[in-house]
Amino acid sequence: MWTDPQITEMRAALLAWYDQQGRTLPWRVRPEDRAQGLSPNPYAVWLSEIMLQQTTIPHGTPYWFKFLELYPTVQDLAAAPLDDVLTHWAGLGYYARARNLHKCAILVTEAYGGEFPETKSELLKLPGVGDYTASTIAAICFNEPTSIVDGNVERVISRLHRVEAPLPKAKAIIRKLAATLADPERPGDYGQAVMDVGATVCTPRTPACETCPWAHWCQAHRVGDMTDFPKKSPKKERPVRHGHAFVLVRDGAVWLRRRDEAGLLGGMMEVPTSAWADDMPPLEWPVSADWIRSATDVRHVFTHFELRLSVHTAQIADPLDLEGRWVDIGDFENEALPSLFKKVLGKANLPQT
DNA sequence: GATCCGTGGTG
DNA sequence: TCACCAAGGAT
Repeated sequence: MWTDPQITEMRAALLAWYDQQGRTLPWRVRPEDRAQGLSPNPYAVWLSEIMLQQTTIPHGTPYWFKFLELYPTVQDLAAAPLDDVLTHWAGLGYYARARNLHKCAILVTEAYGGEFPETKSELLKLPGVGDYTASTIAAICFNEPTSIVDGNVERVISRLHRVEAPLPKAKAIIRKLAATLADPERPGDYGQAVMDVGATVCTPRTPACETCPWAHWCQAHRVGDMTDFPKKSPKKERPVRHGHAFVLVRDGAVWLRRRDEAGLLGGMMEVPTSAWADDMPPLEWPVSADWIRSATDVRHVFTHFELRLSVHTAQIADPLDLEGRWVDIGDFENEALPSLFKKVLGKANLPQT
């Protein structure tokens, strides 16, 4: 553990590095602007933090711009139909985030007078806001002296101290170590600085220790085994499930239906499929028609299993007595359609439009 | 604490 | 190709 003078020195080194980087992210207020009294818009920061949960910045950023344009204020987001929110979220994954986002916007609008709460403990009460997000909003927007710990910080701290315990068990230890270092004077800048170090210097595969403001204090750097940290518990293997997808085409439109609110891809639209099973389910047509199987299957990797779907297409002439609705081919961007089903439609034998 | 929950980029 | 990874949260 460090002495107080050492901690002071480490904070200064990190913040000097951060101020010099001037890394600009669209939702961020630069240190010099913050010093002028500018503070970030909590709605915009909250939106970015929810979108960036388990999501890369390049992937999430376009969605952030789109949402701010469609919904400039939390009241606008609250007033939108959930289906619209899900539609614009399509492709980002982890769709419970979108449902909680909408629920949270309504709560902030109706119970908090349209203003986000200003403390971590109050922020934690919002749906979809956990320890990381609450800490980050409180620190960045309201200067609450709280410690921010995300995956980047875990990597930096575990290397700094050569934490032997594997994740996720080591989380408690890492939190404690991180909290010791966190700067109560500039909690927002400090937190973003550690995350930036993790994202751009202390990277998982090839850390650039030459440019690291903490290399002088880093135990893993001294030993030279940086990439052995953080240690991780062995992960379970991902099972493979199988199924059949049925693309029904009629008059330039495709049959889609809505998934159940709970569980996987909850509340999103889908192409009808058979059940997904460990063994290939029997092929049972939803309607009698001339079905054509596409040459290649769809392979889609979820967090905890892999899915392989055969794709079958049929053209029909008569309306159907099934639950769902027809959606024009080429109009899929206007649907809450997860990437999995966009892949399915991409492999189906659709008529040219 | 363990499990569930997406997707796309990368080495 | 494939395993790994990404500004986590809810149950």
